[in-house]
Amino acid sequence: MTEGPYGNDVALDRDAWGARSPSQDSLTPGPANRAEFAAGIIADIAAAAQPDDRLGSKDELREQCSVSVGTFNEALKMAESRGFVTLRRGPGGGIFAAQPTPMVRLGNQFLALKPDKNTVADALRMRNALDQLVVEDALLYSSSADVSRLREEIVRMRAAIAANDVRAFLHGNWASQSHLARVSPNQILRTVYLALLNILEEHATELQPMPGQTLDEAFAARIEHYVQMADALASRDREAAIRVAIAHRTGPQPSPARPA
Amino acid sequence: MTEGPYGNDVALDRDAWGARSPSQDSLTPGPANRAEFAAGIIADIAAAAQPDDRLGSKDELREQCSVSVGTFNEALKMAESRGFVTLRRGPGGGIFAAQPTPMVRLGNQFLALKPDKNTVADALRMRNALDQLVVEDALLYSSSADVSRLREEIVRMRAAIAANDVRAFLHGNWASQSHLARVSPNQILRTVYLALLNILEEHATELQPMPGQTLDEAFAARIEHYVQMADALASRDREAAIRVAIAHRTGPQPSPARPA
DNA sequence: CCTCCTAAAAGATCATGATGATTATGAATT
DNA sequence: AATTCATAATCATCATGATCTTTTAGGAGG
Repeated sequence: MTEGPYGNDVALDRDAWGARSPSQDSLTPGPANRAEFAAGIIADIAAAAQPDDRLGSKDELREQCSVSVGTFNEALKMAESRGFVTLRRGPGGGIFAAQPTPMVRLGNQFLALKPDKNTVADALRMRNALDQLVVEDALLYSSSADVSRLREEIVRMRAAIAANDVRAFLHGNWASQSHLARVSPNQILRTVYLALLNILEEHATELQPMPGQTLDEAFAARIEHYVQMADALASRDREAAIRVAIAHRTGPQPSPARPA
Repeated sequence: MTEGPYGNDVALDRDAWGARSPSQDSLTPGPANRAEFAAGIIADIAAAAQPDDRLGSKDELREQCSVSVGTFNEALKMAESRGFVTLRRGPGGGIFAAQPTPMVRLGNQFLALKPDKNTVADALRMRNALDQLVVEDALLYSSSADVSRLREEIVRMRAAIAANDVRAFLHGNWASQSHLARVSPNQILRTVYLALLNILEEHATELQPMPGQTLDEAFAARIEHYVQMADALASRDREAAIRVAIAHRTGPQPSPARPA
C-alpha cells in the first residue's frame, strides 16, 4: 500500500492546506505560512456549507482565522482562486461558499501531489492506456491543417537526423504526439495526456532502439510511424491508425510498473 | 476542432491568468481582479527565467506590476502556491523563479478548465480506458483489508437493494470502484480515476439495465460483478479480474463520445 | 583556520486609515 | 404599478508605518 501526502484517506475535496498553525512542527506537510493556514480554514468552512450559502462578512470570517486584514485577504484570494468561495459586494454581500467544478477539484488535488521516483513509469503506463483514445479523436476531428502540421514535424525530424541532432529529433517526436493530442475535443483527456507527454519528454534523453535494432533503424522506424499515422489520419483509416499507435508504443506495455 | 479557454494554442505552462488588466472588456476570460492580473505578470516573468534565478526584490517586481503592496502580496501568494516562484529572506533574498512540478503544472491547467456538456461522456470514456490499469494495480497491491472493504461494501449494497434504496445502492457502486482505485500506488492514475468517478457519480441517478434485462437483474449483475472482483483479487486471478472489469463496463464502449 | 558576533538585507505579518466601486433595499415620484 | 433616486452595506484597492523573523556576509577574536 502506498500512502498519498496525507495517507490513504485523502478525501476528494481535501487539498494541501491543513488547519494546523504554520508554527507547528510536524512530520507531515502543513501550510507554509499564515495565509495558507487561513485559506485552509476558509476552505473547511466553505466545504461544510451548502454552495452559495453566505459564510459571513470578511471581518466575521477573519475573526475565525485570527490573522490580520492583509493576511486574511491573501488567504481569501487563494481560496477564491481554488474555487472554494466567491465574494460579493453590497448589502447581503460578503463571502459565499462555492462548489469547485470537477476540473477545479482535480486541479486542486494535483497541486497537492509531489513527484516521486515512479512518476515517469506511471506516466508512461497511463499514456499507453490513453493513446488509443487520442488516436480515435484525431481520426474524427483532425483537419487537413492538423495533418499538415504533423507532416511538417516529420520534415523537421528528418532534418534533425541528417544534422545528427538527437535533441531536436526527440523534441520533434514529442511535438508530433502533442499535435495529435491537441486535436481531441475531450479537454480532460487532452490535458492529462499532454501533461503525461511533458513528464515523459523531460526524462527522454535518447531514443531507445528495440532489441536487435540499430540506432539508425530506430530513427527510421520512428519517422515511419509518424508517416503512417499522418496517412491514416488523412484517409480516416481507423484500423491502420490504431495499429500504428499500438505497434509503436515505447517502454513497457501496460503491466506492473514497479516491483511488488 | 474545439477550442480551450484560450484557443487551441494553450502552452503547457500557461494558466488561466492573462496579463490583461482586469478593467479591460473582453470576450475571453481574463483575470477577475488586480491581484490575479499581477500574479499573471509574476508567472510570466518567472517562466521567462531559469529555475532558481533571482527575479528581484518584492519592491522591484511590484513596480513592474503597478499595484499596491497589499495587492502585490496577494498576487505573490497566488503565484507561490501555484509553484511559479519561491521567496527567501535575508541578503540576496527576494523572489526566485521556480519550476512547477509536473503535478502542479497539471493542476494549474485543470484549474483553468470549465465543465461543458460533454464532460460526463468524456469522463466515462476515459474511465473505461483506465479501468484496466486500476484493476491490475488492485491485483498487485491490494491487501486482505482492501478485499474485506470491498466485501463490506457489497453487503451494504445488498442491504440497499433489500430496502429499495436505489440511492444507497448507487453510492455503494461508486464507493466500491473508489476502493479499487485507491489501491493503486500510481498517484496520477489514482487522482484522475477518482475524479472521473466523482464526475460520473454526480450524474448517475439510476442504474441502467442492459438490453433485455430487468432492473432486478441489473442490480443482481452489479452485485455479482463486485463479488467476482473481490474473489479475483483475493486469489490474485488476473485474467478473471480483467474479464470481470471489461464485462461490466457501463455506458458506451470506447468510441466516439460526440457527433462528428 | 575556525568560531562567534554583529549589522544589514529582505521577507512575514501586523495595524490603521482612506477612497472608490458595486449592490441591495426602501422611499419617493411619475 | 413601474421607475428613479438615495442610502447603506460590503468589498477592492491603495497608502503608510511598525515589529519580528530569517538569512547572509564580514569582521573580530581565539
